[in-house]
Amino acid sequence: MTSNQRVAYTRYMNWDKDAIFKALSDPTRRLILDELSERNEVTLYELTVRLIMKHNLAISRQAIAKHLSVLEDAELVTSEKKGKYRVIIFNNEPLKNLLKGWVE
Amino acid sequence: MTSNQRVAYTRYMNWDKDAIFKALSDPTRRLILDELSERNEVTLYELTVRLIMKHNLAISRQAIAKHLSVLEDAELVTSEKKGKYRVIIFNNEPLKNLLKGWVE
DNA sequence: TCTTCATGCAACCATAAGGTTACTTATACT
DNA sequence: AGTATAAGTAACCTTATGGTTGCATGAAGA
Repeated sequence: MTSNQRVAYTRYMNWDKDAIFKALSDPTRRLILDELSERNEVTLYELTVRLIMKHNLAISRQAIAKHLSVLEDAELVTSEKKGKYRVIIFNNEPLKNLLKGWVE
Repeated sequence: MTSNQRVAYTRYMNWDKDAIFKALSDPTRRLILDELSERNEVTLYELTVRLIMKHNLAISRQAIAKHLSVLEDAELVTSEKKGKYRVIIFNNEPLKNLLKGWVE
């Protein structure tokens, strides 16, 4: 993607607000976004370990995978298979202008 | 409330993010916020009429009242009884800084 | 190749959420 | 006072949601 294209993408893309707000409504998913916003890429395995150990979350890998698919539907997360691993990337584009009309 | 108190309130209040994101997750509630952000005060009756007529929503007054109580839990809405009517007021304070950490 | 490790997928379960209907209460108008 | 109007309350129904368990798949290392 060129710089120009990214500008267009950023400015004119129309996101699915339903999907975005739904994705944000769950505290575990917000925690996942917090984790992702702190690093570039994280594998599902790594993320699972972090959530369970660092954040004392009692949750299974499968449950986290489900949350990720909800986040992917909202395009807040991108994922890519790298060998054995699934690498997850945070995308905050959909969050820009999300509250426009209510705030500012 | 004095001007100084409002500053403190605005800057240091810690909102219940769970309640806020939950409140925002439903499209009908977001439509209600849209309506409210366009006027200062609206009665429940008036709001019901607007949602049904102007927005072609098939919904009962009771359902709307339920949505309002969710919005009140998130403190996105304040209400006040004025005689026969319930007057509803929008409060966007909880929305400020809501996405901080993810955007900007 | 054989095993291990990270993931994918499907069925199932309990509870939360959005909605309705029906009835009560309370203010306002005649 | 009597009636109409706006709102409050509660029981109930259906579906969405977050979670689990169990098993299949596919890449890596010994």
